[in-house]
Amino acid sequence: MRDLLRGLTLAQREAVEHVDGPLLILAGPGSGKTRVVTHRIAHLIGQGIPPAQILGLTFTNKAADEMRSRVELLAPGRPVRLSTFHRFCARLLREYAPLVGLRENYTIYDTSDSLQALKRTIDDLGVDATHFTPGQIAAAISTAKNKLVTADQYVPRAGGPLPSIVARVYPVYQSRLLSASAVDFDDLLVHVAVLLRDNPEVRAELDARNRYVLVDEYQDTNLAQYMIVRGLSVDYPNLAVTGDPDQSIYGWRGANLNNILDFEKDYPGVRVVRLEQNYRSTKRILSVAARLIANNRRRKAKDLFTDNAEGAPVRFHQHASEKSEADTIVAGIAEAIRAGRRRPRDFAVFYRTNALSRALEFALREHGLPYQIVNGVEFYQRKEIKDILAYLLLINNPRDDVAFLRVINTPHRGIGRTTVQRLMRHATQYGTTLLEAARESGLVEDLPKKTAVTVARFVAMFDRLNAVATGPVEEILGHVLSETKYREPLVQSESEEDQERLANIEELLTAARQFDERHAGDAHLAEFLEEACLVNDTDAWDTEIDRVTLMTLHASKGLEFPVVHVIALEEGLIPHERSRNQPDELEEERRLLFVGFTRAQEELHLSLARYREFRGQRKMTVPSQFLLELPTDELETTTEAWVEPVGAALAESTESGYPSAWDMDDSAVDASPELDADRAPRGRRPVGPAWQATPLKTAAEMLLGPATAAADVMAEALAPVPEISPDDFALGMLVRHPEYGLGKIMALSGSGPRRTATIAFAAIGGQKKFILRQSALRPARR
DNA sequence: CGTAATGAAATTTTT
DNA sequence: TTTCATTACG
Repeated sequence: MRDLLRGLTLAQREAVEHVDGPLLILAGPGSGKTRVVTHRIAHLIGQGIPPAQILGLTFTNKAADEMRSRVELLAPGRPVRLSTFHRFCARLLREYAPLVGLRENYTIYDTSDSLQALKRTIDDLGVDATHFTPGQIAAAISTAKNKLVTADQYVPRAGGPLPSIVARVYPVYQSRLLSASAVDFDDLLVHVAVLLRDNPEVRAELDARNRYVLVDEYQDTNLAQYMIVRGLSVDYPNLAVTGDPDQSIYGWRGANLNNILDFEKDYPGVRVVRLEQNYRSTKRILSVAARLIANNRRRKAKDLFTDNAEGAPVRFHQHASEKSEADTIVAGIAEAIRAGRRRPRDFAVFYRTNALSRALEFALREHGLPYQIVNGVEFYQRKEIKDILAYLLLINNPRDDVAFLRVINTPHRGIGRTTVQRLMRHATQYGTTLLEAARESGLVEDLPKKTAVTVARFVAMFDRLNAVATGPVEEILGHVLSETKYREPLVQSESEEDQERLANIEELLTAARQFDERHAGDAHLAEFLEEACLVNDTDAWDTEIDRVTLMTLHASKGLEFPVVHVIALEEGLIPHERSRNQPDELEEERRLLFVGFTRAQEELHLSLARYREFRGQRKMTVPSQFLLELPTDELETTTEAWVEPVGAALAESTESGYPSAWDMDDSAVDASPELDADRAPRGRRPVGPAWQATPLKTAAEMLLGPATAAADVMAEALAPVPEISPDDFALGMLVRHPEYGLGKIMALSGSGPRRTATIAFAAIGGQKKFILRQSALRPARR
């Protein structure tokens, strides 16, 4: 007990010792929030509260797992329930499925599954959706669900044709989900919120069962989550939420900042604890971050402070191009590592959109630095995994039409589009599921005998699977693989991609085995599937790996790094052009940057490029308006000599319409200088007098500014370091890898960006596969 | 029925 | 530039 409080500040202690009644912990970045929450749980247990009455809700599995293990250290052997909102709801729904019109073996559709289902509804309804993508309609439905607007309540407000389309599609989509006994991610929350709202006795029971509820990242809750939490805290309002309005960056996913801003109104008598001391960053980093966020209106003002060192100044670099931006950053990283000051894992580079990682990847590879990008293709999203899981899903829930459609012709068994369409028509006509329709293939209209037999054969195969679908999940998976012969074409194939697939399937089998071991004896297929659907790959992101980390600003939340680079601080990127109009969205962009800044422990570097290649087009950029909000006297600015615009302004290039902060330093905005004389006058750019007035003789003539720096820029432009292309590799070639050393190419497959190689390495005495474009492999020169 | 070719669109994405 | 989805062919 005494131990629990040791080393805590007064504020932290106040939060930890709070037992009954509502509690709001406003936790600034790096304020030891997780520590406080876990200590508080341990304290509650210490006060004699049964762990079973304590429920902790997070947004990510990672956060839940981390808390779980930390609570385990503080209160060994007293497990409390810590899970994500979605998983908690999934469990609850299993228990109360009939109350919301589901079966207990219901299926959870992931985003792509629900999009499939939505597309089918759109097709079936014959809605003219030429002006909207299914994705847009899906987003609109999702938004409605996040606001707890159910299908029957949805009324198209004035405001364009999209709402009226949604009004037609949403109810049908929803009833389709229901008849397939399926839910999408949003439904998990909506169903539970509705369940609590419409069933007072159930609500009361759950309220009593979950007497102490803790919610992490409360600023990111949407209305559905808010209602769930509310429903669980009526009779026992021992609700503790932690959050930081300044770190709310998921408004676009329905998060409602008012949930935290109005918490004190919602729960009278709340105790508010502010954790404002930061243990993560230097004074300078914190002060820059604080200055930035002070520009937001919708927030709870707070005073961030730290006892940490003053630290190095925050640096701001202006680069000529995205390439030199990347090169400079990577060179700096490489140098610090070479000098032994840092390790690769000390560095992180954040950007607004994924596309911005490209130049960095190139530079990192050029320098031979190991890196990892957070956000690869998620394991459970891979085709082969989804294919095989679909069999399990269909076994678990035979009404799952999405699973059926995935499975019916995978692997190819000659059941094509038209056949499937006929089955669908039949199913709609007779109000049955697709599997039932397939079962009656002989009766399906227009279905040739031969095809009907093929379909019947599929159903027979499925029934055989179904019959043996008891026992360990790994075993079931084994049956699926042998019955479907899924692996056969892959084994035959030489392609590296297919080999990769085989490896992934093995991984799935391993995951199944581990699941079986964890649930010795009572392993349930449904639970395995739930886990598979609600798991995300970023959960597996490993901080221990010694690599430079690249990720979006969003992905950086909750993490910290000694050295942080935030790149591309340009108008249109951050703030993103899509959020330019709404003031609320602008504030969210500012928060996003704030989150990025406050990840840094020792060094923070900001940068932009004056010219950036965007979707194949070279464009002049405008510095982010957020830069103007930073304390210039605290920043250390370096400006790379850039290529000064040639000739007079060409109106077209100012089309971006952004207020140009460059204008403040006199230079006229101009067309991007093309260093390749051949290319310059082409494209959509009008060949105006400016171009004729300055004939493009040599690149040197286009360069102004300090001679030496200009020369560098020129050198860069004229003699780009030769890239290693995937096509530079040949069979039998000797190559070098920074980690594995010298190796020989044993096999090659694929082409272009997908070209992969199998390399035998002498040093490790084994073979490894690489996607060449992403690998650090280089031809070894003797 | 399956594949290759063309064309439009392209934030962020805890589950 | 890249990625997808739809369409046109074999």
